[in-house]
Amino acid sequence: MAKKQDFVQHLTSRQDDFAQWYTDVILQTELVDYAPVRGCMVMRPYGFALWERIRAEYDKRFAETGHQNVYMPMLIPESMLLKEAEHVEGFAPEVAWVTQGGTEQLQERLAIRPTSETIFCTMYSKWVQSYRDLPMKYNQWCSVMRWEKSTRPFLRTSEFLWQEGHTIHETPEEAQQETMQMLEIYRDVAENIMAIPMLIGQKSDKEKFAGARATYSMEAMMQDGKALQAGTSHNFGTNFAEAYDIKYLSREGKLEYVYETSWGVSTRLIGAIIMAHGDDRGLRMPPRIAPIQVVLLPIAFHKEGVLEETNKVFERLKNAGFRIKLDDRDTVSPGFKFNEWEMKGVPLRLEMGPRDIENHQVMACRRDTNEKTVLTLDNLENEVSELLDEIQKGMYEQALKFRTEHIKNVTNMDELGAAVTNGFAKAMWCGDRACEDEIKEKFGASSRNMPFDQEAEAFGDTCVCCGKKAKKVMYFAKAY
RNA sequence: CGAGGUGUAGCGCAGUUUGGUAGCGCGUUUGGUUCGGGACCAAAAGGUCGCAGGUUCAAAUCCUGUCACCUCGACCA
Repeated sequence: MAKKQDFVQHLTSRQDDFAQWYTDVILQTELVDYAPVRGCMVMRPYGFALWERIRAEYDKRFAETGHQNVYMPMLIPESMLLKEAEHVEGFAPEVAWVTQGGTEQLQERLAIRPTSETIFCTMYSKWVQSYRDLPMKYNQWCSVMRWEKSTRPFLRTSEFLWQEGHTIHETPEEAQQETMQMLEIYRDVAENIMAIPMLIGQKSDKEKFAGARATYSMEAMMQDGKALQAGTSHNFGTNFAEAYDIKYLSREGKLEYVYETSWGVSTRLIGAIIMAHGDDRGLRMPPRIAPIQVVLLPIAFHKEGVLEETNKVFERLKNAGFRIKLDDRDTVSPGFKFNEWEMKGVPLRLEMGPRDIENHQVMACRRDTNEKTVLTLDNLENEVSELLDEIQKGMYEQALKFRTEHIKNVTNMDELGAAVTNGFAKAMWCGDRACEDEIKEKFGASSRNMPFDQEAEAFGDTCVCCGKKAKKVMYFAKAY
């Protein structure tokens, strides 16, 4: 390796050490940096821009489906947190507490929210009087804190950014419809914008949210074959309503409990994009979510006319609505820029040098396939648009192909153990917690979710673990 | 919380065994030549050696304590 190249570190290959590759990528592409407090991360401009893109896509859809944004306080009194027993038990081990204000010891300690069910419930019980007030469909974009024992940037951090939707309804049917609608919105954006195929389905009792009647998730496969729970949607029934006394006067003039849902996605989605699409040269951003879709490089721009012509192209594409970056730094060579923007995952690179200007064209290079093509200036906007669409489609198909090849239908424990070393196992399961525990104990794999169309997905009637009658089709995998 | 590892310039590291007053590569700054796949030459700046004690004429180096981070496990929507 030439000495002069050492100043940009090379990435660890995915095959050598996937975890190290991930760390190399997120630090070198300047998505994040480590914070002074253990388990916290600093989101740098490129990483935060990606989060803002994700947020914009979801926020738009939340609004379209009648949700309103609010902001709840970060501190929750201990007594308020304690009202729903299962919920407390689930979160108590990882709550951070404020015990002192200024120099005064507090009368009652305050939890830094690990999630906001308790405060939403408290406020809803105040705000709801009559069926005319329902439904209430609120969402907030905020950060939460969970004192995790081990952390990885984006995947599990002590503090992380997310949205949490909380809704209350008159009927169980409405609540269930809401729960499903939000899961579908999660899936839609994940698959069609982030190009990551998702498995959607219901969680087992063991894995469901603390305090929920039912939890549904979308699960993605990373390139090391592990699962990432990328979004969850919960139906609480009247569970929290009973604990927090959220009652209203119904159409029949009776006091009734509301039916409640909550649902969330977090900055963990960024981890999903990185680990679903990245390659040994760095990130690969799907065009629809990429903070920068096109990077434009003038080549040999000390030469007559290059900068001027490149600038014209830049203005044209910017005006056409592309998220485009003109890299006219004269301090680094073109080769350096190629590698840097590839590492950052920009889907399309355009180069413009004296030869291109002479021929009335630009050179285009796709990040996903590394293919180079010549685009004519006359039809530039359309050709760029078509290329970006192809990249988006190609990346989804590639991820889907990978996932398909790494899901195995298994009928015994040996097959299950083998399948989860590099992918998901799809198995028939009796529904007992004991079998989940045994699979976790033996292989380190947990149940992920149960597909909705059980009839179509079933492929046997004995449990993969205990051999008793199987009730469900369940995915098992090692998980982040 | 258990096992192991690491703290020396912005980043990556050497130096610690055998104590003698800190070095290499990259990056950064300045000037010049370059520019179609990680450019080259020259000069320069940059360090309380994680922190606190101790031993010694003398500590990055030896001793004691402490803090932080990393990896693996356990834990964990």
